[in-house]
Amino acid sequence: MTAPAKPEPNRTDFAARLVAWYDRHHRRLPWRVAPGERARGLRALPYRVWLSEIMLQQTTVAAVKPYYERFLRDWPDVESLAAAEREAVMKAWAGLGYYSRARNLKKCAEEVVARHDGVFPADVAALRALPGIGAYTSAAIAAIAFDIPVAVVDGNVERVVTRHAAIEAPVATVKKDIAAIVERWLPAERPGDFAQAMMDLGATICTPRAPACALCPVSADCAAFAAGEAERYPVKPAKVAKPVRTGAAFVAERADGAVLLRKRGETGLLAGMSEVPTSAWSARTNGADGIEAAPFAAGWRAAGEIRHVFTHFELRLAVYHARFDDDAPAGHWWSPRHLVHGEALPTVMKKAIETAIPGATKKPTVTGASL
DNA sequence: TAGACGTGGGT
DNA sequence: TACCCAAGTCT
Repeated sequence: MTAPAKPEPNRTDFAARLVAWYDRHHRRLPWRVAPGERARGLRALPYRVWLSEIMLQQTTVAAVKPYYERFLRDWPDVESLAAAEREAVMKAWAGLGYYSRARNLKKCAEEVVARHDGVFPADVAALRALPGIGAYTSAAIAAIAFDIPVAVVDGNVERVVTRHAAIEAPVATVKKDIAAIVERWLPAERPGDFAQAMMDLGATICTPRAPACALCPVSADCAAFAAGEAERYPVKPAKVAKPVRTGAAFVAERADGAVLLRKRGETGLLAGMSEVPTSAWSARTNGADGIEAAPFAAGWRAAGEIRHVFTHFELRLAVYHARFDDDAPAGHWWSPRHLVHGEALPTVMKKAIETAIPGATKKPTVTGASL
């Protein structure tokens, strides 16, 4: 990018307006750090900031809340998480998506305990070296948990900055420039609250669509606002069509209602999660993916079809259902009906099971006959 | 560096 | 319905 035509606001000016706004309008969130907490150096604080930051990667606040509460309840500190069964962590993460986060979460907890004496390092580079912690998350933890003055740049901040400076270049090509601008705005006082203020501004005022510029504390020197085209930024590349893959899922049900499951591999899509048996997911939109792909002979009958959209492709699955009363084949297990809801099942697999056996993935009630 | 990697909610 | 997108990381 080129230098803005107008002089940038000095750091005191921009940060003062923003933090003053934050003091009045900040969001109340379960993991939010109150200034008093940080001042007291609460030992559990870095753990809570880290946990919430990992969960919030590419994930909405509303989706994260129940997961965050449950994790904090089951594993209140980094030692308990490091000592947890990996399978229990995967089960607790099921439904949140991007499952490599859960695997790295566990690995990171183990490393903090083994290599850092159970204490998160108050250092950007050391944080960055931990599994699952990248450029954004290392800076966010440093700023929010330790009040270290560092530029924290997430999608919200990119939007605020590209609008404020009217940056025309695609955002992917100007990451360094954006960080440099944030550095210049960074205040010496309350850098952690400044970081959270930037993100809150992006989330509540400087929104992707229909930004509330009339309420913005830094609109006075915003180039995009001055030009009346805030919504045009950040400039993004054209989208590409998602390919379609097809396959079949086989839901085997035992007489007592148990469901046959197996484990997915350790790498790739949905790695380390559980599933019902499925065919390979081909790129064809029609053809051989059908009942002939069944993993074993049984009275398979068509139960319906599901469509599930992943980040980079769309999946259409024909769902088959059968009664099957033998022992579980090698590598499979029978999950008792009342435990299915707690299995490490990704959403796409819960959809498949629900299509064959409505209600099977719901948590049973105490009055349920299945108990 | 570009592609892989999930999901649910809003419009 | 279809599309957009939400506090990114890893390879």
